[in-house]
Amino acid sequence: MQDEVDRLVAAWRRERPDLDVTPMEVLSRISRLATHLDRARKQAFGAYELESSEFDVLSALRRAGAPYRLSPGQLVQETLVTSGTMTHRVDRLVAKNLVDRTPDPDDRRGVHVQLTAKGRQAVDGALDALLVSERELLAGLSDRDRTSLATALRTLSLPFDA
Amino acid sequence: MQDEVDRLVAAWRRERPDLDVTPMEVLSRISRLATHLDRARKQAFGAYELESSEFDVLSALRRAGAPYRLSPGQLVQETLVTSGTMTHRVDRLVAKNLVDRTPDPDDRRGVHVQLTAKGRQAVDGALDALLVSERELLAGLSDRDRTSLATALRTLSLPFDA
DNA sequence: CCGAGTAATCTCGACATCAAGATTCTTGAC
DNA sequence: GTCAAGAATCTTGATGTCGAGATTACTCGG
Repeated sequence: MQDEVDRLVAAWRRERPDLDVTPMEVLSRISRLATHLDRARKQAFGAYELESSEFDVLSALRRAGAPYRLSPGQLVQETLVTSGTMTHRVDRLVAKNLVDRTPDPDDRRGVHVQLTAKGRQAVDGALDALLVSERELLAGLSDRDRTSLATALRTLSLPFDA
Repeated sequence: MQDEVDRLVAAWRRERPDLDVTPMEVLSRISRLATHLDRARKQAFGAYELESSEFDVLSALRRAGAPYRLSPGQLVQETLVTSGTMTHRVDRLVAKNLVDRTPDPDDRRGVHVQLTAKGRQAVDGALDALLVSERELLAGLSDRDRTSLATALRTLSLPFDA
């Protein structure tokens, strides 16, 4: 079976036979899959009245462990967005009563962002739904294929995460 | 070596030992990599005064082959965006003189979007730059690893492209 | 041919994000 | 102690995207 990237690569080979477009067989698939995954995530979170971007913030707090509290700067590092975007996301989450924003007592420039009980409930429920959806998406791969896929993707990721 | 997703998965296992979070080892890496790839692409196109979103449109036209002409609807299908977004993108490309927009003589609802000579030059140059960048990103993988990575990603893509 | 249904494109309003800079505070050298 | 440099957060303006709906045109059964 052919996917869209197979067609795309075949078209480039016809139009630009002078070029080696094999990198696209990996990288275009990653970009397109990410778009599809975003949509699937949005779908999975729908029942929880959560945007994907909001889940990213809540899940970073949840992963941090009790007391589920991080600074905006730490949240920025975890989520690959700018500080202005994070300010806005936290604003929304505060308005929805999913997090609290309190001054850092040790640094008057700083603030603490902390999950509320409602926020913790929301993120735990949404995570369940997300994993159900993700397992379906991976159903076509054997355990061994999934593992070696993860390994190859880690190799590609390392230069960015270093 | 650990990447960010290894740390993220380890944190979930500590906080939610009841859950099987292995799907994230694949899917979170795909999403994060896509963000990094977007930035790398933006970088690669910088010298050509092109946005990634503009390249997507130009490259769809280029791949179509002479006379490098598609309808907005066909462009929407190729690029995973909405029709409103495509209208806007074509507006910008027309303003930059990279494409022409002409009425479809056979269907008065329709239009043709076609590469200009300048647009064709831009897309061919940008494609070279993109492939240079993409080859670097894949340098850490052997040919065999790259091929099996592409195969696994195709398996994940097929349900979306069908 | 007429009209309902469908198709193609564009318009409009809302909104999330970014980039750059402003503000407030801390730190460390002197 | 003071001040310059840096850090943490927020503000602002511009922009790209989406979703819904408006507009115009084609199609095909009756």
